[in-house]
Amino acid sequence: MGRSPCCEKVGLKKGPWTPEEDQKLLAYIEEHGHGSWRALPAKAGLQRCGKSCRLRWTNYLRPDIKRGKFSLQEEQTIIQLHALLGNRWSAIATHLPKRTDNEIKNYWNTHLKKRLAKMGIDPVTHKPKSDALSSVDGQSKTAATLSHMAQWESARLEAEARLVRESKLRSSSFQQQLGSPATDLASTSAQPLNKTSAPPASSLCLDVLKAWQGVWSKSTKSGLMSGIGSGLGLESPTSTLSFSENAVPIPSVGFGDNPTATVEFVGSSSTGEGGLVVKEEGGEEDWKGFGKTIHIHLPECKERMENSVTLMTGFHHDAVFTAEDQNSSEESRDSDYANGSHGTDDFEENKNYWNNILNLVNSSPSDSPVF
DNA sequence: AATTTCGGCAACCGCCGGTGT
DNA sequence: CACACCGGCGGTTGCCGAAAT
Repeated sequence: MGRSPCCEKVGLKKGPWTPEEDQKLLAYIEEHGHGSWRALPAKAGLQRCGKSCRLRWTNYLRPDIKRGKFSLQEEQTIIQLHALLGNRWSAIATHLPKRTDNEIKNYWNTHLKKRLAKMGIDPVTHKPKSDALSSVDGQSKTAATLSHMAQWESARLEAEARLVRESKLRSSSFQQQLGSPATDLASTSAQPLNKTSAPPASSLCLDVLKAWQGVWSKSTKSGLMSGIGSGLGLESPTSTLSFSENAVPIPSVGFGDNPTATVEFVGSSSTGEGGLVVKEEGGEEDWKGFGKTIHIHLPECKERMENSVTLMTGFHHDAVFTAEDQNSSEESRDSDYANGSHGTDDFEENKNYWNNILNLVNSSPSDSPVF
């Protein structure tokens, strides 16, 4: 027996919202917070079901929503995260704090998916469609690479979710002390609008970041690099690997059986500046996190490594540099990959794949006949 | 100018997991 | 433990404006 639909009551309005309805909903939430969505419509004088009200609020009326065209960087983030996470729009949306999962989903379905398809890339697997006929070995290596990355990211997102929940609880109890309605930090939806002058999304990010920091501080017994607060529009603090100034190996995956190198982030927590340093070493690195061990194979070439780490973990990397650093790193990345002329088969395979994605997102829709 | 087709997006629907009773 | 309720998520639909015919 399934649940009865929330809107089965006759007389409840459906379809597009009118400005008057929007105003009623806004005014009510501004005054009282949303509380129980089911009870809200009656209290707010709306002939809508609670679910409809919640959707209208979270997808349209919320004050911290960024609307309009997606930037190239946002597109890049979406594509990369989709390659890792699949259709987990809410998880992807957590990395684009001012975008709703619905908006991202729509944008993917109407724009990005088509672009990838036109480029001959399967939007589901993010691999060239011709690869479907490639050797089993090559395919499995690529799949294993993505699988590793997905596992890593999934574990991290789960941890994030826990931290967000804890953060909410802390915030909630704090708000209660202030005599405010129950709060929902993630959406800010329960906070009266006149009390949300600070950008809630960034607050959330910083909150998670701080908690995240703690997790890593414990495991690395070191401080945290920063740069997060340097004004990046797309910062994904939760994706930051929180490497210390003392340099901690960065995990990467599956570049074959080449001699390995240790990638380190050298940064300053006070200035927010930092960079990647690759140390050539023999042997392999196992990176342990979330109870999982990720086996690391890294090619020997410093430049290649820096580029590949940037590519394979683009959104991680982006998050740890200042905007200026980021731009320069992207420029060098683009030029390097435009010239790309080295590497093993495995590396070439990965490089080509991500290079395709980068070319895609770096192509202006208006300029390119492809789009 | 009228009609048809297409693309974009807001909104709906059904399912699921968490929680309270 | 079973059930009901609630909120959240992802897939899908349907409306509307723009573009094409």
